[in-house]
Amino acid sequence: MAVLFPRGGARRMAYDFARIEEKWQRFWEEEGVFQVESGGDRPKFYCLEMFPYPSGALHMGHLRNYSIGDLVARFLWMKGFNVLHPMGFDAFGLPAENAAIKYGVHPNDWTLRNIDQMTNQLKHMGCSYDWRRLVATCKPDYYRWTQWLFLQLYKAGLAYRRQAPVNWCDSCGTVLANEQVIDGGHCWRCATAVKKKNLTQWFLKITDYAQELLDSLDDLPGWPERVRIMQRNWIGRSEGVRLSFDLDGTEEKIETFTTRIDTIFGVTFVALAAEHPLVEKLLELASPDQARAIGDFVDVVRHQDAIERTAVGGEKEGLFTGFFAVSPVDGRKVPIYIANYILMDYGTGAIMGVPAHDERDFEFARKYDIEIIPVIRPADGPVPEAKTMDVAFSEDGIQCNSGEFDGLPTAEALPRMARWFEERGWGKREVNFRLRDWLLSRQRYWGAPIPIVYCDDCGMVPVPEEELPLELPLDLKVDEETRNPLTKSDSWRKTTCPRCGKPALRETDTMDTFICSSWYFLRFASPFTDEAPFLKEDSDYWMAVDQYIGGIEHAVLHLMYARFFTKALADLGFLTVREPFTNLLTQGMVIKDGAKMSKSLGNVVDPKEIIEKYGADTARLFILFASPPEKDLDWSEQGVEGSHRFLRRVWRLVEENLDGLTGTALEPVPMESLEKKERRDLKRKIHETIQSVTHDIEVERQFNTALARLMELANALSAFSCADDLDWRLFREGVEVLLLCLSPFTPHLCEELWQKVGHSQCLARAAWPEVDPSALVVDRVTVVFQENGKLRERFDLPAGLSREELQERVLADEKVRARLEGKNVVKVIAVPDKLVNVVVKG
RNA sequence: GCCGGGGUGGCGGAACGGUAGACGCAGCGGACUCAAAAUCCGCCGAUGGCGACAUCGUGGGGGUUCGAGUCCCCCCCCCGGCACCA
Repeated sequence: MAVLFPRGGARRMAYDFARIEEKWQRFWEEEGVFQVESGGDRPKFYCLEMFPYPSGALHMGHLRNYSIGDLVARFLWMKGFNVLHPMGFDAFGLPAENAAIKYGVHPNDWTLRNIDQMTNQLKHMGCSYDWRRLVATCKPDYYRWTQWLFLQLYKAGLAYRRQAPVNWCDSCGTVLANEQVIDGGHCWRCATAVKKKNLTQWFLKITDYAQELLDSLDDLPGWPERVRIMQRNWIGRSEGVRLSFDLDGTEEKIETFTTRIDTIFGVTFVALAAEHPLVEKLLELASPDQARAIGDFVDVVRHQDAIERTAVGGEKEGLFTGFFAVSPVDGRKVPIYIANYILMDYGTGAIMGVPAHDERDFEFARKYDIEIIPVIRPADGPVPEAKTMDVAFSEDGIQCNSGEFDGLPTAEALPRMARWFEERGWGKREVNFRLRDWLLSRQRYWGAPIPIVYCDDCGMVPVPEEELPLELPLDLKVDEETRNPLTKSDSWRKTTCPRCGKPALRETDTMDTFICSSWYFLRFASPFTDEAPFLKEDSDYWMAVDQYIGGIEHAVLHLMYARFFTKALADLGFLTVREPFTNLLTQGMVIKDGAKMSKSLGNVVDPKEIIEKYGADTARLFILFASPPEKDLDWSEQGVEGSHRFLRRVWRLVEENLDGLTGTALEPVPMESLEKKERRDLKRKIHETIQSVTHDIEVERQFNTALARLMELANALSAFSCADDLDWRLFREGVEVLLLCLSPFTPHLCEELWQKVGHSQCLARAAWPEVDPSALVVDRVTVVFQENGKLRERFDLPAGLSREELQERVLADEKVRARLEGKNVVKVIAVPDKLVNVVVKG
C-alpha cells in the first residue's frame, strides 16, 4: 500500500458505482460532451456498431458489441480524432407483429416503447453516443427516404418485378431472399423449412454488381479473412463456356453451361431440369405415350421437396425423353434426359453429361446404364477403363480420346478448347454467379411500404417523390388471420393513379428490413435534413465507416446488402465511396455453460441485472477482459466479481491516497533524475503500460491483454510506498496514466477519480497519455544460461552487455563452471540481454 | 467433399524462433477478526525428492534449428462457412 493510514485519517468513501454512474451519465448528457459536428482540425473517425432490433431489452451480445464500440470511440477521441459514434434502431420487422398478435398491442406502440426502454438501457451502459443523431427505421421521417431510395433504384432499372420460384416461409408468412435461407433450406429467423412458390415479386439487381462485390473484397484488408471468404463463396463466380447442342431432327437448340469444356469429347448424354422451357416443346413433339411419361415424371420432380432435391447424395432420378442431342464437335447423337438434379436456377438449366469426369453424371450414368467415355487420364497413369471405373475422374490430367487435343494437360487444354469453341461459333466463354437478385418484397405489414401503384391503363406507376413518405396506416389491426392487414384494407389499396388519375391499386407488400439497414450509416451523417436521405457534403466528410463492429451472422446478409447499396448509390451520384466499411470487427458470441445463451437452454444472463448488481463499468470490464473480441466469451459470474474487485482496488488506490495525490505537483519526474531502483522501476512500468495498452487497442485489438497490463500497473502502484514528494509526484503520474488508459473501458469510475485527484476538465475529452521514450530504458535484465537449449540458471545482469561480454560473464560464473566441469563444449550461442546457450557433447 | 479458424494448467486466457502458463478466476496456507464477510500476504502444470534440484509437459507422429507452443510435412479431434452450382 502506498500509505497504510491515510493522512488525516478521515473516513473514506466506498465505491458507490450506482451514484457515480448516474452522476456522470447525467453530466455527459447535460454538457453535450459527445455531440460531434463535421469539420475542424481533428481527422475524422467514424466508429459504428450494428444497430439493434428493438426487441425490448439488451442482451449480452449487445452488451459486448457496444462495450467494444464505446472503447474504440472513446480511445480514438482521446487520440485526437473527431469521432462520429451514433446509435439507432432497426425497427421494422416481424417480432412487432407477433407481439401484436400475442399481446394485442399495435406494432408501432410496441416498437416505440421498446426503443425507449433500450435507449435507456444503452444510456445506462455509459456509451459515448451522439444521441441527437438517433434514427429509428420505422419512423416516417426515416422510411420516407428508404422509399425514395427505392424509387431511385427503380428509375435506374435496379429494382424490377417479375415472376419467379421464390422461397416461402410458412411460419413467417412471407417470402425470403436467398441469403435468408440457411442450413440447407431453413428460414434464418425461425428455422422453418422453406418452400418454393411461383410468385410475382420485387427484386433488386444485386447481380449487376456481382463482379465488383467480388473484386473489391481485395480492397478490404481491414476485414476478417473469413468474412471475405464467406462472401466470395456466396457470390460463387465460375468461368466456363456456354455451348449449344442441336435437338436432333428439329431446329431447336439446347443451351448448356460447363466449366469443363475440356471434357466435351466425353459427353454421353444431355440432361434438362424439369422446369426447363424445352420440356414443353418435347411434349408437343413426342408420341402420346412418351408425352404422358414425360409429363408424369416432370410432375413428380416438380413436387419433390426443394431441400431434398438439392441435397448432396440425394437419389438421382431421370427419364429418357426419347429424343437425341447432337454434339457440336463430332456430330455424335446422345440421349436427352430430364433429371431431378439439374437446377433451373443455375446456368441454363441444362447440362452436358460427362460421366467419366463428373461425379454426379457418373452416378446418374451408372443408374441408367449410359455410356461412359474417358477423355482425360491421370498424369501418371493409364486411361481409366470405362467398364471398371467406380468413381469419376474429376481431377486434372492429360487429354485423350480428344482428337487434336490429345496429350495436352488440363491447364492448357481448357483455354485452348474454349478458344477453339469460340472460333467455330459453337459456344461462348461465360461467367456464371451463384448470387441471385435480392428478393425484397415481404408479405407483411410492419415494414416500409413499397411506393408503387398499379393502374389498369398505365401499369406500374411510382408514387411521386413529393408524396413521400407513403405512410403505413397505423389504424389497422394486426391479427392471426389477416397477417398483412394492408391486403384487406380498402382505404389502403384503393387509390388513384398518379399518372392518369383513374382508380388504381397500391402495392400491399412491404420491404425487406435489410433494405432499411442498408443505408442507415449514411443517415447518421445527416440525421436532421429533410431535403434528402443524406447530404453529400456530410457523407464525403464522414464516410466510409472507419470501424464497424458486429456479429459474424451478418457476413453474407447485411454486410453484402450494404456493400451493394453503397456501390449502387455511388453510381447514381449520391455517394463518393464505393465501400461502406473500411475495417470490420466481428465479435464472438457470449457463451454460458458451453452453449450460446438462449431461452430454451435457460442459460440467459440479463445485462440489466448485472448492471444493477455490479454497475456498468464492471459489466464492461468483465466482457472486455474475459476474452479477445473475435473469440467466443464464456460468461462467468465469478469472473464478473473479479472484475468488480479490481475496480474497487482502483477506487481505494486513489481514495486512500487522496491527500498525498492532491498535495503534490502535477508534474512528471523525468527518468534522468530518478536513481532509486524502485522509482526507476515504477517510472518504467508506467510508460511501458502506455506503450503496450496503446498498441494492444490500436493495432492488435486485444483488449484483454491491454487490461492485463493495466492490472499490472495498478498492482505496481499498490505496492509502491511514498516517502517524500518525489515519490508522490511519481505516484500521481502513475495514477493518472492508469485512469486515462482505463477510462475507455470503465468511463464512470475513471471520471469520478479523475475529478477527485483535482481535474476540472472531463476525462472523456482529455488527451491519451504519451510515452516518454527515456522512461523505457531498461537497467537490468534476466539472462538465462542454457545447456543444449535447456534452462539451467538465471542471472540478473546490467542491460546492454555485448555478446562477448555477456558470454564471458556467464561462463565465468561458479555454478556454470561447475555444470560444465568435464563436459565437451562444442559451441556457445550468446544473445544479448537474453541468453547464453552452450552446446555440449558426450 | 472443399474452404476457413482452432486444440496451451482445474477454468478464461498470455507468450518478436530465445525464461511456456502474463493477467484474472477457482483452490490451498497464513494475517486481521470474538467470529464471519471484506481486505492483505504467500503458494498454485505433472511426477520424484526434506531440499537444492531432476525428469516430463502446449492434440498425436516425424523434421528443420544451438534452441520450436511458434517454422515445414503427415495424421487425429472440435467449431464455422459452402455444397447435386454443371
